[in-house]
Amino acid sequence: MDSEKKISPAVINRLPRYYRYLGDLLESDITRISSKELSAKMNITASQIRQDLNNFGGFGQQGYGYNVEYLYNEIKKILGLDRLYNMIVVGGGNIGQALVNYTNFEKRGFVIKAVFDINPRLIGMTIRGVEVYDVDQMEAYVKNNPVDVAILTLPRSQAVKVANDLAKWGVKGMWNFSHVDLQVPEDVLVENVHLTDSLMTLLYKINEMYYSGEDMHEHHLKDGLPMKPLKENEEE
Amino acid sequence: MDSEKKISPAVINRLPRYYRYLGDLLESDITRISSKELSAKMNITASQIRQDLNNFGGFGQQGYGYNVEYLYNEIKKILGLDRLYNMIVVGGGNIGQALVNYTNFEKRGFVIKAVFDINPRLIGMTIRGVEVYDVDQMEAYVKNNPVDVAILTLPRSQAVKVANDLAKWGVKGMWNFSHVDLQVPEDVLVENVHLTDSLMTLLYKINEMYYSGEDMHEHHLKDGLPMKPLKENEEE
DNA sequence: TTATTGTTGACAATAAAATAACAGGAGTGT
DNA sequence: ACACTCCTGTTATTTTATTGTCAACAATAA
Repeated sequence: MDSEKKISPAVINRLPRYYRYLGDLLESDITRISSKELSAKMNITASQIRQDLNNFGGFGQQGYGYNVEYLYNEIKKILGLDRLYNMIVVGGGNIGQALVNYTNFEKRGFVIKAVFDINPRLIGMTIRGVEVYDVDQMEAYVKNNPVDVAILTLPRSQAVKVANDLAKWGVKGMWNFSHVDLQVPEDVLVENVHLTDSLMTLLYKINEMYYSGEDMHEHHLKDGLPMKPLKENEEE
Repeated sequence: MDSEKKISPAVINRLPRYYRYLGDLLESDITRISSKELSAKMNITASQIRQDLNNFGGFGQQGYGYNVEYLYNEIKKILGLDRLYNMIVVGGGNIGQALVNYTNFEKRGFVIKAVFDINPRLIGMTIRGVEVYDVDQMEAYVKNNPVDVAILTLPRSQAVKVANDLAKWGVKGMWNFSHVDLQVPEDVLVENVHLTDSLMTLLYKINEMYYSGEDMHEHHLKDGLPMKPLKENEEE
């Protein structure tokens, strides 16, 4: 593929969205689309769409637009979705299990091969056919099986150490759901999913829009709900 | 609170992260911190930290730095975390259940009051004490109970309609896990969590770092794993 | 006291991202 | 085949975000 100039993160973050919309168009048997039409659908300026795509090559044709199927497949290649990825889940709690049960990952080529946990009640079980192993076995597993991505869904007290171990044993990507910022070698790639952070930004916006002028104390009284003091525990 | 100049989205997205770090400092009984020290911990420039915080007021003191507890509480107020939020989950599948089971939400004041689904096997059950109702009852519920946020974890075929209904019935915020971009009135706030998109950007980066020059076909052969054609089904 | 160091808040400079403008090739209709 | 429209790829402009700098002031030490 091409490996010339550096692509900006903003562009990379938009790629999956293009991919999703093009997939939708493909399902609707739409064979061609112009940046202007796509712009209307996606709420992005046509200019940005063209500029984004041109980072990776000229996929369109003047006077015609973009061929949907061709562009879809090109973006698939750019994202690296034309191969299989082997993944493991570390932490078999709520979120870990939910991800294992999410069948669409497999359809896209993201295969969860194993789950690791410390809980004796989980170890030995299978979740949708995927076995749960003791974390003690993780080193052996990772060293003997290809693991592209480790999905970290464990308490933050353990996340940092586990991430470092996995990095040491050769795992290249970490999809991190634990509530902490990982410190890993620079050749290891981390993508954070901080669900609570995401919810908090939503709450900020709700407050800004609906309660910004208002006295907060009044608002409490209105709801009749006193705020309980928070004592933070270990969190997943 | 203050409602003068518009705060940039980039700043708002960083706020929860400041809040998290300050919470950590508080737990470590650190009472004061300078932007420089925080900069080192968070990998953000000290300049940006000061500028971010000064969007909301001067919380620091020259020659001293910031009082951790004071700043923590100020950010809490800014984010609107000093009150309770009533939430419902729409879609009782994997992710919906995982979120209900995530006990830390409640500790922070985010209370999930009800789950709605269409699956008869789920309806009537309780998940960690939270009842699962038929979606038919959702309108009545929303109209008679305060709902700040609806958590949407349903297939995308249904998500758009449900979101519109909820907006019509007065729900102000949508935390959207379904694989689609919602079209809602502009006074309704949506925060998207597209997990698959997040994973795809990680895969892009892995490919860029490790396989960018390489011929992809070769790579397939190396793994011995042919790519199966994907036929997209309904996804949650 | 008085000097010295540390640190903010404000603002200036730089960098990054988004949008707009446009030249020119490709399609379309006559 | 010719004119005309559509639409890309690319360059220019504007907007937004980040970083660097410094005066003013607080804390601390002499």
